[in-house]
Amino acid sequence: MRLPLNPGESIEMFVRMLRLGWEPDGYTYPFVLKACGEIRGNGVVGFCVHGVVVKNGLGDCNVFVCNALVMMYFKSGVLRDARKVFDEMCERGVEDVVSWNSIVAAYVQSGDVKGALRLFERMGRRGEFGVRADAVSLVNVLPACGVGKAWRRGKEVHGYAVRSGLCEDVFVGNAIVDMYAKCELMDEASKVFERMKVKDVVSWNAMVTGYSQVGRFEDALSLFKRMKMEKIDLNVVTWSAVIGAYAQRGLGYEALDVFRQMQLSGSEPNIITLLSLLSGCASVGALLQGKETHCYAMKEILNVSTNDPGDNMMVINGIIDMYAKCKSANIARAIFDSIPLEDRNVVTWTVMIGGYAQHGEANDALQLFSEMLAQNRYVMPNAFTISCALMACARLAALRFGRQIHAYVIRNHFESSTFFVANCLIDMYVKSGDVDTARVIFDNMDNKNSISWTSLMTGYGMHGRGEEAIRVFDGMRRAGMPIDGVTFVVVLYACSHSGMVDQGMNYFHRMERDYSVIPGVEHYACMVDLLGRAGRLNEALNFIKEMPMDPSPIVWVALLSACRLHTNVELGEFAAAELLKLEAENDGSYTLLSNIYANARRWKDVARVRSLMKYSGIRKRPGCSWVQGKKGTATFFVGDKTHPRSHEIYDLLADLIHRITALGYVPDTRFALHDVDDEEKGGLLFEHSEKLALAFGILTSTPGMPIRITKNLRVCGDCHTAITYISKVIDHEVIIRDSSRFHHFKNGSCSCKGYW
DNA sequence: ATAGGGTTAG
Repeated sequence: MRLPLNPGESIEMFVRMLRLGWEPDGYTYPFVLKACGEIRGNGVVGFCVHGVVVKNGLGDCNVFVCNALVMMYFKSGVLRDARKVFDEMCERGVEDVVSWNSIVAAYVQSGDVKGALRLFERMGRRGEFGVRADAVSLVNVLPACGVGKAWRRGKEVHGYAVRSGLCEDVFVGNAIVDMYAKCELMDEASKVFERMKVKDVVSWNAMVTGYSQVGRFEDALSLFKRMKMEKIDLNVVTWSAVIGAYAQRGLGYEALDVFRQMQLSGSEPNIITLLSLLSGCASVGALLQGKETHCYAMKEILNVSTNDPGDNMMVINGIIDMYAKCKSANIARAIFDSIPLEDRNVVTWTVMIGGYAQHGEANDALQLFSEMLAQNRYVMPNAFTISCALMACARLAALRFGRQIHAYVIRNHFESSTFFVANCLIDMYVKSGDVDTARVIFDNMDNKNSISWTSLMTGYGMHGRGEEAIRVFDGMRRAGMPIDGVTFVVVLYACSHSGMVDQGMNYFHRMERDYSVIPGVEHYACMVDLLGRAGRLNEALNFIKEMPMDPSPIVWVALLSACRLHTNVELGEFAAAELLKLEAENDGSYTLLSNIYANARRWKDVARVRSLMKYSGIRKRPGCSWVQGKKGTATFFVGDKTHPRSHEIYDLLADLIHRITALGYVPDTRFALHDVDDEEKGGLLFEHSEKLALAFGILTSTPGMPIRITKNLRVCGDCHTAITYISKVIDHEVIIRDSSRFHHFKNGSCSCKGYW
């Protein structure tokens, strides 16, 4: 009799057999149990068959039947019952290598790596009873060593494979290579790989992906080249891995080029290829190629109805992420909105929130995050989501919201899950003007990485607490943290904003000598800024002349703003001209130049810059300041009268100006003319956005509490003077974050001490 | 029986 292939029919026939009174034997049961395992999740039928087996007394003596039972329970996801049957066999000492392999595979696949390894060890001790691991055992257990990074056990298995000669088997060899690769022991993996007499495409792929995952991209790519030279049949895994390697390095165009080669070779891309490709496009902002991939993906998704819905969602998430990273948040949002609420998973929400947070739509990010919390039926935020939301808070200096998220983090025990959340919290508190709380979080972290240290150091730098920044740097070195180019940007920035010129110079000279970090253009820009802020403009210029590379726009901007601070018209004109040559001028550099002229009272030149801007179609970004109130954020532009409490605000401001004038404040009219596109409004000094925000802050906050204001541009010079005076007559510390740094105004002085 | 994938920080 030939059994039907369809598992359903198989079971049906078995039932008919029982009804007709036939007694199944030791050959029948394995067939029907296999069928039960194949019908996923149908443990019930399998359980009934188990009952029949027990009734007929076969469960005690027939190893084939028992093995089939173990397999059936394992495939039906009932690990506990599989283990029970297996243990009964062991007690009677009837189990064979297939029984062991089945139970180990069951543990590996259910994710219990440690349990699997324990079982495998016990299997080794059964050797004297004639149970010897075969190729299948090794291929079962090796991935468990890889996943659990249990490389000692992996080495033992490798040794056994060599002694038993099983390593000649290409499957075993591949599994060993992959085990070492997963344990990040690529040199071991390479040794095994090179010694393999028979290699297949899987062996090569395991090596390529291994190198790629430990960041050895050059090695991954040279293997890929060797594959092509040795005419190995590249499959979709190879191509996807190479595309992924390029994408991970941020080389999206190279990834796209490999994709083109793949298409020429006739290999059909699959879902993983698409995901790798999308992340490549996202990393370089290649919108056009991203759209192409989007079209291709839609075709795939529509054609293949058998796709796993989870896989499809991954592709859609990749597409949303790609659009968001290619600065097309609107398209991303349209796709996001088209996904039914119940289908969106946590990544769908996170890529959209993160997309907004990274591209200047931080308000939308927080709005969406709130919506996500409000629908708590389908998904909850994870550490990724929280990090993205905190990034948005940091951009907006949204301290209130940030604190709420901090509370959420504590309630839901996110703080210990990864570095990311805690590091983002540090950054959020720093950028919202509360370094001291950032410090508390830092101190409470069980593990810190270099980003934790640099984030805190950036914080002290931004707040003009240079000495403390340097102490953090010293601590970072003592903790053995890697010191890289970014670390030094932060160190130099901190020196520059605290006027620590000599120390900054010293660090600059030591970075290559003592830390082998070669100064890049960004470090030269920091030095120009450091010297410039301190008024040593000629030294700054010499620094630029002696740079080993061409100065980039940031270098000239640093010089230009130093010229504004110290009113050096000639050098300022020079810097502006250099920016113009690089075609890197923007509204900021025009404003700086116009301010330089205004400082020197050269009004004609001010007018000239203004008409130049009009001519080239560059408009000054309107200055804008905001304060967080209990009822949300209040935003002010110059001369803004749209706020419902506008009258009170202007009255209070007039009163304050009156009072500080008595203390010696003289309005600095040079700044009145700076707002190039607000000339018709008269540019009345006391209508500047930061002053309006301050007045609103005073009106709405409890006496004694600090008032925190954020401005999109640099704070205006007259406002800086006025607020310094105002801090004498009010009962609040005033903390302003502008585009350059923090200013803490208290009792008639500002923490920036002129370095801004 | 072995290989590949999407979201986060300075």
